[in-house]
Amino acid sequence: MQNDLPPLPAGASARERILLTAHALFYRDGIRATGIDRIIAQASVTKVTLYRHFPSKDDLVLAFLEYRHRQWMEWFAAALSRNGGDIGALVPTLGEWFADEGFRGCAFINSAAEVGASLPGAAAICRRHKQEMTAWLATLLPPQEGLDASAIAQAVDGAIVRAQCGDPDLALRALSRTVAALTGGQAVQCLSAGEPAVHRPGHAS
Amino acid sequence: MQNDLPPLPAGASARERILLTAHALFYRDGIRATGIDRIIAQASVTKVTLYRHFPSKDDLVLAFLEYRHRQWMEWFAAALSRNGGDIGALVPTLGEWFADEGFRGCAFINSAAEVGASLPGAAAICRRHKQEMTAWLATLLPPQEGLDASAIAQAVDGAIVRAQCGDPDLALRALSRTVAALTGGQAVQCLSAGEPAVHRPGHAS
DNA sequence: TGGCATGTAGACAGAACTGTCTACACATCA
DNA sequence: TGATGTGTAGACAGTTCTGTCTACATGCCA
Repeated sequence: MQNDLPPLPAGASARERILLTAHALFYRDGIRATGIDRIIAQASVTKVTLYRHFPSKDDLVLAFLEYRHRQWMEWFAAALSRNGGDIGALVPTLGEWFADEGFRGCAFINSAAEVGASLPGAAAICRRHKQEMTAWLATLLPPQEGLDASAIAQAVDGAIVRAQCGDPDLALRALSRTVAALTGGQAVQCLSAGEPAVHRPGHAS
Repeated sequence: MQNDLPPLPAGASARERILLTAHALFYRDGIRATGIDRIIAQASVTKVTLYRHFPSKDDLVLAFLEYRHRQWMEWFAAALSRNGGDIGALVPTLGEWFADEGFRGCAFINSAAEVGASLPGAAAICRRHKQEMTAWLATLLPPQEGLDASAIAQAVDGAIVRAQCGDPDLALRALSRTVAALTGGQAVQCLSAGEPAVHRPGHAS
């Protein structure tokens, strides 16, 4: 397991340091693979402090998912807007994410797979995240044309898992064709995976 | 963690009992959440026997993934054929799977999320599985029409994760619309989630 | 001044984990 | 007859895990 993490912001409170560190490690290495001891060492905090803020590891996991949800949605909305603000922005936006060296797939899909059965709260947050992501995609579509945000959002999830365990470029191209077919438009031009990403969801901001 | 598993076939060798039990527990509860001790207890085998067949847990994990791949592909091919053998068979086939009470998503996506980073062999098997699944879907499409098996396969992955952490029926309906858009056909009729499944990928056999 | 929240340091309990060890039993096959 | 493969039983080592414990320090605010 590697150890180099992005530096914590100076002046952050103990609680913030814990949450940021948990986010980085849970997302990168997985929840069960990350022990409390590693979190407190990376966050420069003692065990008592951690357990005073988060009474159990499960509580910390749920706080991590809530934090990740807010942070990812903010990044997603900003990146879509930066890329044009319509449905054509979707593929370039995901291209930025997939090209990030810290990309490890969707934190919610991963968490649902890892602890969804034993931590029902995690599965609930995952569902809510997917609903809100779908709702946000719906705002990109021209109104009253009966276009299908659910189908597009589901195709996005497919692209995320294929980018995670297959080839990100192939995933983007397939997504582009699917979005075109669902919206009746042309296949969206694909940015290559080397595009600079101004703001990345893999890191705290 | 519940304990009731489908019974092991009478007369199975120790190796088969280990592999079948590991498959059931790894898929249901996750890889890291399943200890060797629980596997040997469920398989009615001693620890020495397990470690003689599989020198480490990682070896057992890879054997589980190989076994799962063969078993799932066999089930998938048979179910598609039983449902008509063309692209219209896709949604009813997945509907059978999603309706199975043991459905817990795609074992390969889940494993890639859980141990893909620390066990490169697992990520490789996951990639191969997705390639073979895509190739099989290609055989359902009429030849020389430029239809897009990759995009359909990716949409299937999206439907699997949405069925896992969302609503299986919504996932099937969205997939149906996506397949229709990609193939230029009508949206495929959805079977409800209560259809009897003759042969299920969640169980050995 | 006193109470409280927040922080530090580090030992400890108790469980679960992977993997190794000795010692023995039985069937098959050369 | 003897080697080999496959199985059993259960103790054990060594690590890692979550979570608790005592004892102390500091800053803020009433």
